[in-house]
Amino acid sequence: MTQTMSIPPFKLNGRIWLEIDEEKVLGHGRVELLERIHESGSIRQAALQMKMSYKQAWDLVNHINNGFKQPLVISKRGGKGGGIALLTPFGQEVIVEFKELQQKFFRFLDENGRK
Amino acid sequence: MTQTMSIPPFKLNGRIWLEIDEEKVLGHGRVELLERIHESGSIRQAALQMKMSYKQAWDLVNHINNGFKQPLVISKRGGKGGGIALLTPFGQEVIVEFKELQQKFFRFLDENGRK
DNA sequence: TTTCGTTATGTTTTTAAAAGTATAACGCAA
DNA sequence: TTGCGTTATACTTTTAAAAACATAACGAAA
Repeated sequence: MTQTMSIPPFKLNGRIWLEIDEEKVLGHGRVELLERIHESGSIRQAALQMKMSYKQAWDLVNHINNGFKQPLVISKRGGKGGGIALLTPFGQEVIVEFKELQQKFFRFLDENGRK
Repeated sequence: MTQTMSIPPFKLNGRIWLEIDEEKVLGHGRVELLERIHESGSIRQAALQMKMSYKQAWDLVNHINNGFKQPLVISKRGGKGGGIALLTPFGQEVIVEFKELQQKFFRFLDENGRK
């Protein structure tokens, strides 16, 4: 595809997200958090990996779960390892589909943008 | 196009913008500001229409002009009406092309999102 | 029945962004 | 040559977001 925008080294960039009731419930950062929770089985580990506080991560998870009214993450405290967190099947489904959308979006950016 | 994302009334939304040196220089809000400046010939009027302070509008214009290193807006003070602001041909070209991108992007959202 | 690492929350502090205030400079027109 | 409405810019205040801090609850395992 040819680039018409004339002068300097522009780069097209952007973001997409899902809304429920006009409110953002899932975007690129939150999906990454969910993925890391899925992989590590731990909110704390996911938070550390993303260099955010546990509190912030927990707040996000909480917000996501509330937003969807059906939880994407289930967590328990106590026991072996201190506690655990994991994605529900619904949660897994949602992130897969969101990432597909994201792939399409990246393709869109590549086709229309310029480095 | 069929919607696969299963459960609730999701809505896909997003934003695109232009970057120069990894920095956002033009997005949806700024383009609207430029359009209103173009129509009214006045930064102040454009700011009022968009319910922002003159200062904020001026700062944005300033930032845009600096980002592109070639001005999109030229302004003068004093004289009839107190002063004036207008888009350069380059500025006009840029907003036209950005709005074309935006149209494509809206089409993308419509094709992939769900109300 | 104590230790441990995590989940779960509330509270406070810090930081950054936005909004507001103030004022100078300008040049046409009366 | 004064008044007017706007551009231009600095400075202060307010607001909102993020970070930091503190602490309780939990349950497996030792």
